[in-house]
Amino acid sequence: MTPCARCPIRRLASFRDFTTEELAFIKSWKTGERTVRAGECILRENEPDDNLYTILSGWAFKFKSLEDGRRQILNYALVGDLIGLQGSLAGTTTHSVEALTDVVLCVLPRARLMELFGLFAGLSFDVTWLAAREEWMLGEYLLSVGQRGARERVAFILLDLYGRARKRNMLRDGRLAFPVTQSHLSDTLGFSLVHTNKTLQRLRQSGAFKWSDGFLQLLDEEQLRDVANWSSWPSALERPFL
Amino acid sequence: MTPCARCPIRRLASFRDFTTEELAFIKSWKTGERTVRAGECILRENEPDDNLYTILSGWAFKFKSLEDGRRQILNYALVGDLIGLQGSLAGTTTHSVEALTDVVLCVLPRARLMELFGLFAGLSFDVTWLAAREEWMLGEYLLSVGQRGARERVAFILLDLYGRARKRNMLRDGRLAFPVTQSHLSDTLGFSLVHTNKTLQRLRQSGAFKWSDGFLQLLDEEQLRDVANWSSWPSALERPFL
DNA sequence: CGGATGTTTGAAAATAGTCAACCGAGGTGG
DNA sequence: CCACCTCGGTTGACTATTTTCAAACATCCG
Repeated sequence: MTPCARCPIRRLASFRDFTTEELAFIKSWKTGERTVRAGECILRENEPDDNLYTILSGWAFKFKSLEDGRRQILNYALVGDLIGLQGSLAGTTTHSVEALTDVVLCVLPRARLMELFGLFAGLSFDVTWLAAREEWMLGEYLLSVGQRGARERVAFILLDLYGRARKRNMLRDGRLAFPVTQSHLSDTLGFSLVHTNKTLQRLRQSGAFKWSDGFLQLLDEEQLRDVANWSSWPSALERPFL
Repeated sequence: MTPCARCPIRRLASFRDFTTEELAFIKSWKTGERTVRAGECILRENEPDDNLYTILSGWAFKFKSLEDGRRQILNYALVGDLIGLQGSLAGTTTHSVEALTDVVLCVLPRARLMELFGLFAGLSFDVTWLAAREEWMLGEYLLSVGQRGARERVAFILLDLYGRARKRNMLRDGRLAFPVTQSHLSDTLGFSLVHTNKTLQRLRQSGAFKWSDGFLQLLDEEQLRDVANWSSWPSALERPFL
């Protein structure tokens, strides 16, 4: 188990570090690590869970389902993202989370969340910040799905995921190990699989990106931003995590 | 100006009340009230604002725009809902908010938000709760826009707004004064105005609801829930507000 | 009596979904 | 070793949904 003092997330430039006291609290809060295999659920909608999780490594995605099997992917979660806050507050889990690759999670029992609020104003603020950020991202996705056309949406999601991965140092020579399938993309964008595929093909031919063998590389982000009508996330200096 | 001690929101059964100390803080926090005319903006995307607002009366809606004018309504805000938290945390406003009717707002300068986090763990928790609830609602909307068909979406939005209004005691004989236009609905659901209208017509003929002269009445919520594939919000006992 | 809004409708055009098939890369078991 | 799966990706033809365009209509208001 990774000791908090040497938590890999703390080393990433885009994440804010803890004070000594905060680090001590987090350290005492963490009860262990949990590993989830690719394809398994980390959290299931409507099933209570007593923990919060921070992703230490791997990819996951949050989604909601309709009874008949249709599902909407709400967002993807990468290293440093917090999972399960929703459930800790709403009392019940409002969406599922599935591992896209093998995932290692830092386990934080939610019972002590209230304690954190009593002791550390800064960290409490961070938790709220994370919730607000999630809301923000959902808003961007909703804007996409509600208003953008097919090419725009596809360009948007590629830019988003690629950009977030870059902030986490996940690129090697501009190439990103990309575990997302076209089926995932279609459930994210609200398109059928076939239509997603055809849109990807046409966009690919413009030379804006390469995607094969599970690796994604954006070759012309400028062009993609034009297509998407989207100007990337503001390069928010440092973000918190737990 | 309404004194906090007699704040109308506190009298609504579905809102949790303050402790004496909390009330005193909120009272000292509130610097006044702001009235916004129907059709005016309360907050504008990317324009900073130094306040948080709680809606004391009226309807508003949050939305994001694309450069070419398309807009996506993210959610509606009613009495007791908090506006501007996003901006207070993200540093910049990530969406606009427009008044749908004349709106009266309770003004809370965001400069003191950090102070609240230091002094009142309970209220800080509430703020986070509100952010998480907003995230939750956005998730439900995203599921709708991404996966539900036209009839389903329309049924969903009617149920949602009607249900939220009921919790706030806004119904008279089952009738709700409904300031939303079909144009708003279409920007919420991601449909063109024409298509929204036609879908409404067909749904109306099933006798599930009446909507005319700015009043909405749901006659068969059971049927609408069936159509929407949606089972309403869990009747969460008491929710916080600021 | 105009304007300005908001709603309603029909018809044509564009977009997206469904069905059906095929390809290629792993993996597994006989 | 190869037959046979499964999974993810790809494609064409056809169908359905949704948008766009255009025109009315009704109400409110100055």
